[in-house]
Amino acid sequence: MPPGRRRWRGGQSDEACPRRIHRFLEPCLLLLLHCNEAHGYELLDGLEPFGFAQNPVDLSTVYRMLRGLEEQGFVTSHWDTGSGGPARRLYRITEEGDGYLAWWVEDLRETDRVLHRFLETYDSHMKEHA
Amino acid sequence: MPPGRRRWRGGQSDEACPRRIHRFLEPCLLLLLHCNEAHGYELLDGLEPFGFAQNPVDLSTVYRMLRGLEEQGFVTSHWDTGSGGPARRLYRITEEGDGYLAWWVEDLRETDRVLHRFLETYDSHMKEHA
DNA sequence: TCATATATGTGCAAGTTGCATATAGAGGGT
DNA sequence: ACCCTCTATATGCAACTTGCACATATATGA
Repeated sequence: MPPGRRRWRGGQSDEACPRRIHRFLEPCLLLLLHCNEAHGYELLDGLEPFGFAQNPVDLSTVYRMLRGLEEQGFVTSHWDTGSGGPARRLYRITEEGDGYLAWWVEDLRETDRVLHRFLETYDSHMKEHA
Repeated sequence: MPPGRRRWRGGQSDEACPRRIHRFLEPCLLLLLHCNEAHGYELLDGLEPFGFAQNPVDLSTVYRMLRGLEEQGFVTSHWDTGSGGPARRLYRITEEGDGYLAWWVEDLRETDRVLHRFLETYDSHMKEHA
């Protein structure tokens, strides 16, 4: 029903919605790559614990974001043939990428504070107002 | 430096960034209107405690969102002349708006859970990995 | 051979938001 | 009377993000 949600769930039940956080996919990919070298198709599964299980992101978005991160120098990639199946583009995080992830984490902590401030204001307002 | 931030701060220092939350302005306006009838220009000041002080939202966005809320039936408006200065459009929240605000709060609580899950994963990963 | 799973990618459209700009009334100074 | 500023609302445009549809190609098994 709300405008910002129509194309996100098609009006299903309320579940985790990581899209509420602007470009949240980016720090998730960086964190996954900080753990291990990986390719796009594989990363889709790794995203599930971050809230993308009930609300999966489109693969095209993953690929585009990885290319963007590479353009900015936050990851590097090389082709991996010889693993069976079509060639995979394996991504690895760079030192700049580590720094960018750290910046992201600080931003998300601040976002968390903003969120808490709002929810506390709502709760206290509702408590005294009925 | 990061792509999603360029037009938000022009590369200034890191401060609260409510824009990180998609359409966050909407629940903020609804909460402010739940407290009191108000007009757009006035609401801009009320937004400050929610993180819009360091990072003010554009007035045009406020006006557009209020008109959108009215179209959906979540607020109503009437003109107020006779308060000195140009006419003001006074907004009031409806019962449907109350319900929509409640929906928003649940969505933001879930967003908060998603955020915590990410930050905890990051922290525990960093603790053992360095 | 054909279907399927794996893997990457492009084109397009919808939605959000900042910036620039337009309009207008009220009040004060010269 | 003229101009300037503050208040107040609104529109047009461009940038950016993201989902959906679609295209392409390789390996595997029926």
